[in-house]
Amino acid sequence: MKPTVHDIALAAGVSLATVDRVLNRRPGVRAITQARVETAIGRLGYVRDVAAANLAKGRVYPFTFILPVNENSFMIDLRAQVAAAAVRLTNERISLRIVEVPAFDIQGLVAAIDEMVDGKPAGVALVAIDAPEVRAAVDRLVDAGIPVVSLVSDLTGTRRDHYAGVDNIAAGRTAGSLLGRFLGGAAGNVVVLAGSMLVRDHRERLEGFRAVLGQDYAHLQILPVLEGFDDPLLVEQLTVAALAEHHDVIGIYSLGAGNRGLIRALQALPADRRPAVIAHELTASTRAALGSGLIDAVLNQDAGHEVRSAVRVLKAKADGLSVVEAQERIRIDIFLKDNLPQTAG
Amino acid sequence: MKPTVHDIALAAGVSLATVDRVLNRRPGVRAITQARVETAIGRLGYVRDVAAANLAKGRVYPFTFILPVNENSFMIDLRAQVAAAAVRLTNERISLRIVEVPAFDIQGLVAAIDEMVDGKPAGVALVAIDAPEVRAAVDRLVDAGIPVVSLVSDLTGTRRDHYAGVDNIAAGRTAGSLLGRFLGGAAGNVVVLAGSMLVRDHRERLEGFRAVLGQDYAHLQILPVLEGFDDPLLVEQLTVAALAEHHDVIGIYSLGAGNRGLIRALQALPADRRPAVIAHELTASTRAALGSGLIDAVLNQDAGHEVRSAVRVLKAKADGLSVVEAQERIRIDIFLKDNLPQTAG
DNA sequence: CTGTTAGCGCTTTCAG
DNA sequence: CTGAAAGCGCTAACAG
Repeated sequence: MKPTVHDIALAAGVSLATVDRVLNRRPGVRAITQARVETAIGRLGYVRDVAAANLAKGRVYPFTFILPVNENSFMIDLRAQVAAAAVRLTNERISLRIVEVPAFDIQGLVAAIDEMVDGKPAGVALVAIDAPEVRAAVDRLVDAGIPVVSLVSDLTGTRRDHYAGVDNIAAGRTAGSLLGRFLGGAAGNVVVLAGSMLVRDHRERLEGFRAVLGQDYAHLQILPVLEGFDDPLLVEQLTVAALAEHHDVIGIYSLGAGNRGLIRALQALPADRRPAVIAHELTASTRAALGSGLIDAVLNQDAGHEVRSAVRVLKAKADGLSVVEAQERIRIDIFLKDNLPQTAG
Repeated sequence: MKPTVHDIALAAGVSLATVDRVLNRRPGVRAITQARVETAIGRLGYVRDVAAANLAKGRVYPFTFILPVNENSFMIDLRAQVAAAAVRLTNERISLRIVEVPAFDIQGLVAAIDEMVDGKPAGVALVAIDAPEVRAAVDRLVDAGIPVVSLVSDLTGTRRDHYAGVDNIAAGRTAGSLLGRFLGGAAGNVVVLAGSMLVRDHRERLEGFRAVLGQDYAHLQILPVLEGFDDPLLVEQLTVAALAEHHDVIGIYSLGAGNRGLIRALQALPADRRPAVIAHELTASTRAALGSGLIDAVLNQDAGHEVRSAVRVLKAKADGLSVVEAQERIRIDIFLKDNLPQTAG
C-alpha cells in the first residue's frame, strides 16, 4: 500500500500534526525533528494525496482571467470557453473569474493586473500586451506570490510562470511556407494584414513569415504591413486600397482578426485577380471562405485548449506541482477546404 | 455553500446511509423514500464530490491497454507514453496495465480481449484490427460492463464507448489536398504505400486521399496500393520496384509506417526524379527527411495526447460522467520543414 | 427497508 | 515546540 501520514508519523516517532507541519513547511518544528520526518518521507517514498488534502482544507482555487474586450470571433470564443470551463470546474473546487479590459489599452491592463494583488487569487491568466509597463506589472504579481500564465500572446522578459498559446513564429513560418508552395514559383507582391504591432503574437507571426519568404521565396515581395486593429471595416478599406495601388498582388497573409473585411474585399475582386490567401482562426466566415475558395488555408488555435491548459498549469503551480510540458504544447491546426472538422472553431 | 449529503439527508428527512443508497442506485430503498431523496437532490442542486467519494471508497481505477507489438517508431512511442502515464497517474488512483499482442494478428487480439472479461479492469483501451471477430469480442467486453475505448484505429459497428484517435479520413483528404497543391497542376502517377488494409486507419486514409484526388486533381493517377506491413525493408523494395516500373511517378503518399525504407528508396533516386512526398508520423527519420527536402509534409498524431485522452474518457465512463467532446478531439498536426517543433514527435 | 457508526488521508484547532 | 482529537464529504459495515 501507498504510505500515508500515519506511516510517516510512526516511522519518525512523531505525531500526525508534526508530520503535517513538515509537509506544509509550517514553522514550529525543531530542525532535528524536521530532519527525522523528512528522512522517513524519503525512505518510505511518501507522496501526499492532494485530493484528501483539499478535502480536509476545504480548499478552492480562485483563478482570474484578464481578457480584452475585443469583439472578434476568436475573443468571443475565448470568453465563452472560460465561461464554460468555469461551470465545469466548480465541482473540482476551481472558480474562474473573468475581468475585462479594453483592447490594446496598456494602462487599463496594468490597472487590472495591479488590482489582482489585493484580491489574492490563486492564479492569474491574461492576454498580454507586450509593453514595458505590462511587463513590470506582471512581475509585481509574481512578486506577490501569485502564479501568472500568459494566454494567446506571450510576454517574455518577465517571470511569468507559463505561456498557454501557440508558437506564433512557427505559425508565421507555416503561413510563409504554404503561401510559397501554393504560388508555385510565381513572382509578385504579398500583402500582410496585421491587427496591431503592439501585441507580440502578431509581431511574431510576421517575423516567422518574413523569415521563410526571405529565405526560400525571395521572388515574393512583402508590401508594407497594414494594421487593421482587428476591425473588419478598417481591414476591408486597407485591403481594397492595397489591391488598387498594387496590381500584382498574388498573395495575402492575414495574421490578425477582422477577416470578414478581408473576405468582402476578396469577393469584390474579379476571379482572375484573386490572390492566394492564408488567414488565422477558423470562424464562421473564414470557414465559409475556405469552402468557396476565397481563402486557401486557415491556421487555427483552439481557444478551449488554451483555456484548459492555462487552468491546468495554474492549478499545478498553486499546488507546487510540475506540469507535463508535452501536454501543454498548444498546437496549430492547419485547415484546408478538405479537412474541415465537423464541429469546432 | 455547496450542499452535501448531510443537507440532502436533512432536507429529505432520512439518514446519510439512505441518501448514499439512492446516490449509488443501490437496492433496498422504498420507491417513496427514493423519490423524496431525489427531490431534495434536485431542489438543492446537489452534485457529488467525486474526490471525497473516491477517498472513502479507497477506489482505484485499473485500466488495461492492449497494444500491438509492432516495432515502428510510432508504436514504440505509444507504449512509452502509456508507461509514462502509468507512473504519473498512480497518485490519481489510476493504474495502467499494458498487455501486448502480436501485430496484425486477429486471433491474438481476440484472445487478449476475452481475457479482460475475467480480470475485470475498470476500462480497456485497445488498438483495434477491423475484423468481425474483433468486433464481436469488443461487444462481449461491453456486455460485461467494461468501458472500451478504441485507440489510434477505430472499430465501428460495435458498442465501444469512444475512439481516441485522429479522423483518418480527414487525414487522407489533407494529404491529397497538399499533394495536389504542391504538384501545382502537373499530371502523372501517384504511389500509395499502406501498412495493411486490415486496419481501419489505413483504409480510411486511403479513402480520404482517393476522394480528394478524384474530385479536385483528376490529372493525378493513383497506382495500385502497395502494402508494406510497416516493415522498412519491404517498404523499400516495394518503392524501388514501383519507381522502376513507372517512370512518371510525381507523387507518393505513405500512409503507414516503415518510412525509413521509403526514405532510402528516395535517396537512391536522382534529384530530378524526386516526387512530392507526404508521409505520416513525425519520427527521427521523417523529421530528417523533411529537413533535407526528401519529404514535403508529415501528418502527425500525438501518441501522448491519445493516451491521455483515452485515460480521461475511461475514467469518466467509470465514474458515469460525461466527457468534454471538444477536448477529446485528437488533432492532426501538419509539419512542413518550416514549422518543426523543438521537441515532440 | 432504514439508521448508526467508524473510517478514507489529510488538516486544524486547541491544549500541553 | 509537539500531540490529541475533531472533521472535510462520502461510503461501508453492521445493527435494527
